[in-house]
Amino acid sequence: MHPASSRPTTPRQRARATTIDDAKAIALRQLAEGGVEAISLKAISLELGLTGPAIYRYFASRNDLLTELIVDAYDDLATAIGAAASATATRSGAAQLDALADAYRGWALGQPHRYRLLYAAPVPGYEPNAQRLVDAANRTMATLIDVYAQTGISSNNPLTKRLAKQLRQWGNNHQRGSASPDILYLAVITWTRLHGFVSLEIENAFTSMGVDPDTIFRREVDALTTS
Amino acid sequence: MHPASSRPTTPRQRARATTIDDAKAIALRQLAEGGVEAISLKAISLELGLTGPAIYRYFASRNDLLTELIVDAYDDLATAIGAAASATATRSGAAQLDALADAYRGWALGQPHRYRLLYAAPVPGYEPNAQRLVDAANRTMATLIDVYAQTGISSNNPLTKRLAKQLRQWGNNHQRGSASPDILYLAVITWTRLHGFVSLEIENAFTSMGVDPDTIFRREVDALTTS
DNA sequence: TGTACATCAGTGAACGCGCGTTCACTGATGTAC
DNA sequence: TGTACATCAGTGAACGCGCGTTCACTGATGTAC
Repeated sequence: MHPASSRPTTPRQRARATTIDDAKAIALRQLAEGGVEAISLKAISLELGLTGPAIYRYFASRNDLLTELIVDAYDDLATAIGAAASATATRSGAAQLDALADAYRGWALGQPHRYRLLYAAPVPGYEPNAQRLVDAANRTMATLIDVYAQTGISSNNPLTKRLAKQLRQWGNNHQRGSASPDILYLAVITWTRLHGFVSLEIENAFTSMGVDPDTIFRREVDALTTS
Repeated sequence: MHPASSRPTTPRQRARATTIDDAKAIALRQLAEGGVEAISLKAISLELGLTGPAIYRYFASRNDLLTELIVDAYDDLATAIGAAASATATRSGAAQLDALADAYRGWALGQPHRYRLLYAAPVPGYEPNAQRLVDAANRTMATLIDVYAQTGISSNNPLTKRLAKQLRQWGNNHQRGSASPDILYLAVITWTRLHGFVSLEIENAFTSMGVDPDTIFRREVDALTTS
C-alpha cells in the first residue's frame, strides 16, 4: 500500500515519502471520479497545499505518475491473489483456484478504476518507462503461475509441440522454467477468461442483463478445472 | 458504413449527410491516432474547412458525437458477425461458431480503436443517450444469440432453475424468447471469453509473451463446443 | 561542537496550448401559395 | 412562374477554462570536516 514509504531513514526522506503517498492517493481519487484524463499534476499539487510547480519535485512528468500508479496496481493485484493462495494452501487444488479467482475478481470489483488502469489503452507518447510496466505485469503473471503450479491441477488437453515450446520459453522468461507447459497454458487461459468476465462485470454488463454474475462466474471457474 | 446517408432526398439533405459522414471519419482517425480524448469537435470542424462553431449544426455536443461513434461500432460489429454466420449457414454448428468467433476477433484486430470504444469506461457526465447505447449493445448481443441458435449447438452442462429463469427473462427482453436457456448461457460465456481474449490481444499481450495467439484462440473456441 | 558548503523543497511569474460552447449575425437554399 | 417567407449552414468574435511545463529564485534542512 505504501511502497514509497517502505524505507524511510531521515526525516526529510520520510516527509518526502509521505508527500508522494498523499499525491498518489489524490491521483487515485481523481481516477475514480473522472477517469484517467481527470488526473492532473497541477490539481494534485494545489490540493496538497502547494503551488502548481512544486509537484515536479516528486514526479518528473504526468506520465511518470501514471506509470507509478499502474505499477502499484499490478503489484497490489499480485499481492492479493498471492495472499488468497497462501490462505488456502492446504486445501484442494480446485479450492485454491476458487480462492485465486475470487481474489482476482474481488480486487477488480473493489476498485474498478484501478483495474481499468491496468488494461487501459496505451496513452499516445508513452514509451518511456514501458519496461517498468512490462516488468510489473510479468510479476503479476508470475504470481498467477506460481499459484497454479501449487494447486497441482493439470490439463488433460494435449498441447502441440510448437505451443508447448513457446510456453516453455515464456516460462523461462519469467524465471518459471520449472512450470510445465500444461500449467502455463492453464494460467494463460485462466487469465483471459478472468479478464473477460471481470472487465465486463465492472462495466455492469451482467446487472443490465438481469443475470446473477456470481453463479456464472462460479461455473466458469469450475469449467477451468474440468476441461 | 454510411448510416447517415442512407435516405438522402433533397440536395441539402445529401450534403448534410455527407458532412456528417466526413466528420465521423475524421473523428475515427483522431480516435485511432490519439485515443478518445483526442476527439475534438473544433478540430474536426476546422479540418472540414469550416469554422469552429459550424460543427454544432451537425452534433449537439461532443458526447453526442461519441454516442454516434459507439452506436455505429456496435452495429458494424453485429453486421460483421451476422455476415459470417450467413456465409457458413449450410455448414456444421462448430464451423459456424468458428466463423462467428473469427469474425468477432477479426473485426476487433482490424480496428482496435473502435473495439476499445465499445468497452471503454463510461465518460463521467455521460448519462444522456445511455438508452441508445444499451439498445445498440443489445442488438449486437441479439445477433450473437441468433447465430448460436442457428448452429444447433447445445450445452451438456445443466443449469440451475434460477439461472435458467434469469436467462429466459433476458432472452425475452431481446425478443429472443424462443432461444433456450442453454443457448443463451452459451452465448453469454462465448461473449465473455471472446472479449477476454480479444481485448488482451489488441493490447499485444500475447506477442509480448512470445506465444502464437492463433493457436490458443482456436483451442479456446473449440473448448466452447466441447464443454 | 561549530562552521562552510551542498542539497533539496517550494515559490511565483510566465509560456503557449486547445478545448467546448454561446451568441448575434449573414446569406444561401428550400417551400407555400 | 413568380413572389414572400421560413429554414438552414456557416461566420466571427468572444467566454472561461485548466492544463503541463520551464525558469530563476529563496530559504530551510542535511553533511563534511
